[in-house]
Amino acid sequence: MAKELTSRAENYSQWYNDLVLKADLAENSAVRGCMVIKPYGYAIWEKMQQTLDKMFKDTGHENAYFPLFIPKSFFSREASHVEGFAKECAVVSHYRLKNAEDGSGIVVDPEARLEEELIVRPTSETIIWNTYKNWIQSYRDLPILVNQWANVVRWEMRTRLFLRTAEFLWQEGHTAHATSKEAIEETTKMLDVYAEFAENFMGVPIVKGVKSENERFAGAIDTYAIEALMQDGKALQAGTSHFLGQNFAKAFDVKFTNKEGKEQYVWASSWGVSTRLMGALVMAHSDDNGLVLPPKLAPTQVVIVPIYKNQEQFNKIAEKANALKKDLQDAGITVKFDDRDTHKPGWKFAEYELKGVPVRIAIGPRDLENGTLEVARRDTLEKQSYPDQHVVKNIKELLDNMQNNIYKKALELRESNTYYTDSYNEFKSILETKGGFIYAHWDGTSETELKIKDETKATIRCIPFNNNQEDGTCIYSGKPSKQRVLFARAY
RNA sequence: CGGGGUGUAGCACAGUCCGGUUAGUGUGCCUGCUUUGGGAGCAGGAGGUCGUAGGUUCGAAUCCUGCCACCCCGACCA
Repeated sequence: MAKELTSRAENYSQWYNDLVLKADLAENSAVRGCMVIKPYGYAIWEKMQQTLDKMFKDTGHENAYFPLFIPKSFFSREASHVEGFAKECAVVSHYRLKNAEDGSGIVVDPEARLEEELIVRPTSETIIWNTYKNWIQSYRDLPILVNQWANVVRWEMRTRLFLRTAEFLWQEGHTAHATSKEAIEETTKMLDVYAEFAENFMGVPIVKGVKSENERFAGAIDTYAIEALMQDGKALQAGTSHFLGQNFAKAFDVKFTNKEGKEQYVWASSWGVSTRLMGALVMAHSDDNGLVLPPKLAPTQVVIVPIYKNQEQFNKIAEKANALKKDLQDAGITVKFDDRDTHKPGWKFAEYELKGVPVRIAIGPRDLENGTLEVARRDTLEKQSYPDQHVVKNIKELLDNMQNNIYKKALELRESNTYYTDSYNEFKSILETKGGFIYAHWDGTSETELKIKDETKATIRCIPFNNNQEDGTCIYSGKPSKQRVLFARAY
């Protein structure tokens, strides 16, 4: 029968798991902690990639590719970096297998131990900065604006499809600059790119800000992030951008000669988003019937389903459907005409709903007679009869309208789940009862942040940019504070 | 790494406590006919090393022991 989803109210995280599986986005693999991204899920990721890739190129970046393996010694060059990642690194120690002498199968050949072990990259700063050393001598070699699309491995204890897996796909930008100012500008520029992508394409409203010391990337001077609120009241970091200062330049001895003939260390940034965005996309918009995809990222924007009783009827409908499909395609809309005879219309309706296809057009005998189409929109589940005239224009408007509506809904959700409080008791009760974003005063110390985290599981998601400066007292310690910071429980 | 749970058909499960025909149900799959405007109906059919290794027994999915895998809850993380 129907593929039943657990409802969000019943069990939100079960709903998420069900949805990812049943909408054919991804599944668990034979390898613990690693997922298989299925064609439909990958198609969405490809849409994200295409969009972001263009945005990167439009801002002057080029793609390149660096090795999957990183010599172990590279990691220890930057003290806080190695500390941050040491606990979750996969290590390659051998390069050969052989048949076991007792015939029990294949074993690692103990003779084939690597001179120096290799780390499977959890991120590429070290290998890249080791390379940049050779690329940079003069201010004329700067800036370097490189991005790579790659997989990375972080050996997580507990994993969830897209949200946290041992291996995931991402992009990592790594830039080198002559001045601190320029590197910081790059860091904020790329955060803006992420913010634009999240809001205009994913339809997910975000808060931009800077991370507290605890949440900062290992090896960065400052980490900036965009934070989104999911339907269950938990925050999800949807992108990060790091100002690395001269930390990696110093660790890998990357210097350049400036216009005045003086040798200086290079300034750096790095920034990334991952397949985790897929999780954000699912959790931000979808409902108990399945995925809801923003039109701009939907692999198929419009699906046409024929309804017919016999071959003759089908032929007529197919003619109309194919003409419509071509018109829509000419207008830049991605369309699928589902002419499979192996599934019934009702089955298809349910299936496309589950998969979040934004617009479904049904064409049946009645439509042939009346010169109409039945148009259903996924976000509101409304059905409406459209006249054949001006269909393309109407569908285009509908898609735009849906893109905006999805964003608006997500924004309303966030606004109705954003709280301001000066009482630690209220803070705790908000977290326990409804979750959401909480703006509260904080004394600026790590100790306080960690204690709050211990007691409530909430962390500082970010200190928002352009934050209102207002005097207050820390919600926990009562010490003076100049601004509110954004707290939430997070994924 | 701590605590809890589960391994039986592609998937979801029952059977296990209390050993005994040919291991069952739903769904999915295949064939045929009827159907098609919200996950169709009927008839027939295929599909199982009961996680794995050993033990007890005349006899083990069921009892005992070891091992493996996966899931959930914690500590860690994008």
